[in-house]
Amino acid sequence: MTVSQPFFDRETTVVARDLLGCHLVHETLEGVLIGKIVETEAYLGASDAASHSFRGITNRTRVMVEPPGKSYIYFTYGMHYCFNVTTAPQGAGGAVLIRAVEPIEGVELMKARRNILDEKNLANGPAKLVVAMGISMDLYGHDLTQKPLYILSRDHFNQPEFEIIESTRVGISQAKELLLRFYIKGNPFISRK
DNA sequence: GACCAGATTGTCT
DNA sequence: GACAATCTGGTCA
Repeated sequence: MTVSQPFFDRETTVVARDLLGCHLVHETLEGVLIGKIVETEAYLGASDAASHSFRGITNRTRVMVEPPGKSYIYFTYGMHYCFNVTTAPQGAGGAVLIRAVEPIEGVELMKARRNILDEKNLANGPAKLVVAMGISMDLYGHDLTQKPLYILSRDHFNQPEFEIIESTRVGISQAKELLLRFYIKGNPFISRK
């Protein structure tokens, strides 16, 4: 079943943890793409120097102060897009960066989009997952409880129990000591150990 | 495996 | 005008 709005209307770190094991679904014209979320990072907002909303809301970050559960997509390093889910409390500027997914359905389509064959390398990084899942800027601000891009709750598929590892975030220069990165222990599809 | 440089452009100062 | 929540492909081991 799809995740509903109250799921996102909680503290950012809680949402980041609970997203692990959930399934990201994108219904495209070419077919349905599903990836299991195996790695996330929490960006807290005004209290977190590494968050894009730390220095106030701009045209780029405006979706972060709308009601939670929207997609926040940004462009970086001149060539990469990253995909986030906004969280509560509303107005705080919190978001969860989806760092890696495990390809579940539409794997052949993902291989074609990424132009590689190695499944473990299809979506094990924020910019890779955006390409593999066919996400683009037209989905900026999209409500993630609605088609064509939405999230299925953890118990939608039968899956084994897993342990959550906390770690430091990747690729940032501010507040880098905080343990706000979460991933599924032992999963081969995370971006790095 | 680890480490490093280059790509390339939107966004903010 | 500086920098960035990254990836890829190179080198060296």
